[in-house]
Amino acid sequence: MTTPITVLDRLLEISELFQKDMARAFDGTPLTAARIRLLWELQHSGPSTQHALATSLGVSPRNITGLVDALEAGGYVTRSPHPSDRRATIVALAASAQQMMREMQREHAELSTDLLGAVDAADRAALERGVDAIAARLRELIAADEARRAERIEVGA
Amino acid sequence: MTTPITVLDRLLEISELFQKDMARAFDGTPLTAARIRLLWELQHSGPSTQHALATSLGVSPRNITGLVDALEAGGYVTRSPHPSDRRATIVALAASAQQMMREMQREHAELSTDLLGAVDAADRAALERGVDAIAARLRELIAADEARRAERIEVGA
DNA sequence: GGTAATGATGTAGTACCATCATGATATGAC
DNA sequence: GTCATATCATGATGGTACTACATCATTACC
Repeated sequence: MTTPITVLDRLLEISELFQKDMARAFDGTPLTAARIRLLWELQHSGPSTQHALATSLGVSPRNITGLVDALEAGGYVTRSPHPSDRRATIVALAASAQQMMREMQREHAELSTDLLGAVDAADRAALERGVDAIAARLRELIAADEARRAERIEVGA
Repeated sequence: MTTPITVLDRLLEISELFQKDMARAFDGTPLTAARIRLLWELQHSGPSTQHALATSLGVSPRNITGLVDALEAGGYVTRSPHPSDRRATIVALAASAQQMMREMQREHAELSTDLLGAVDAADRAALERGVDAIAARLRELIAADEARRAERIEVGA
C-alpha cells in the first residue's frame, strides 16, 4: 500500500522548492506574492490603469490601490495621470524595478540552463515533450473543473 | 532577444496550476496552506506534541496553538493529554481527517496516472529521469544557497 | 445641461499568519 | 522541598490580502 514516488510527487516537490526559493529571495524586501504578481503583470502588459490591473489580476480595484501604494512606497512603481482621462491613473514599473525584472529574467534563464544541464542530454527532448504534455493536460483538467463549477453556480442555489 | 519557452517556464506554470488547484479545492473549508501543512505533517509523523509540530514546521509554538485551535474547531484534529507528561498535549488527526487525507492521496495517485497518461509512452522513462535530475539539482542549489546564507550570518553582523 | 456610468480612494471590517511577552502548570535535577 | 526548565495558553501587536460600501471627480450619454 506504500505509494511509489511518482512524477507527480517530483513535480510537487519542485513546486515547493520554487516557492521556498522565491520566498527567501524576497525576504527582507517589501515584496510579497501579490505584489510580485502585480509587477509581473506590469512588465507583461506595460503601463496600465489600476482598473485594468484589477481586471487582469482578478481582484477588486480597491485592493489594487493598496498594492500599488505599497509598491510605490518601495519605489518599484510610479503613478502618473492618464493623458486623456483625468479620473484614471497609470501605473508603470519604475526604472529600478525594470532593471530588477530584467535581472530576474536573466537569473531565470541561467537557472533554466543549469537545471537542464543536470539532465542527461539524451533525455532532454523527451523531457521537454513530457513536461509540455503534462502542463497541457493540467490546464485542461483545471479548465474542465472550472467549467463544471461555473455551471453549478449558474444552475444551482 | 525573446526568450524561448523553456522547461523551467513549464515547470513554473505547472507549479502555479497546482497552487491554483489546491486553493480552489479547499475553497469553502476553513483549511488554508498553513493548516494543511500541519495536517500533512501529522499524517506523516503521526500524533505529535505541539512543541514537536512547532519544531518540524519551523514556526513558533504560539503559532501552532492558533493553527491547532482552528483545526480542532473544524473537527480535523483532536487534542489529548500526553500519557506521561501532563504538560504536553498530543495533537492527532481526527478520524474524518484521516479519511480525508486518504482520499486526497487516492486523488493524488489518480491525477498522477492521468498526467502520465498524457505523455507519450516512449517518453515516460526519460521524463521520469529528467524530472528526478531537476529536482535533485534544485535541492542542491537551494542547500548551497542556504549554507552560504547561514555562513554569512555566522560571520557577519 | 442633467443623469448615469466609471476610476480611484477613504473607511471599515474580516481573516490569516506570524511574532513577542507573560503566566500557569508540570517536570526533573539537586 | 526548591528551583530552573519545558509545555502550553492568552493577550497584545503588526503585517498582508482581501472585501463591501460610500464618496468625489470626471467622463459619457441623450
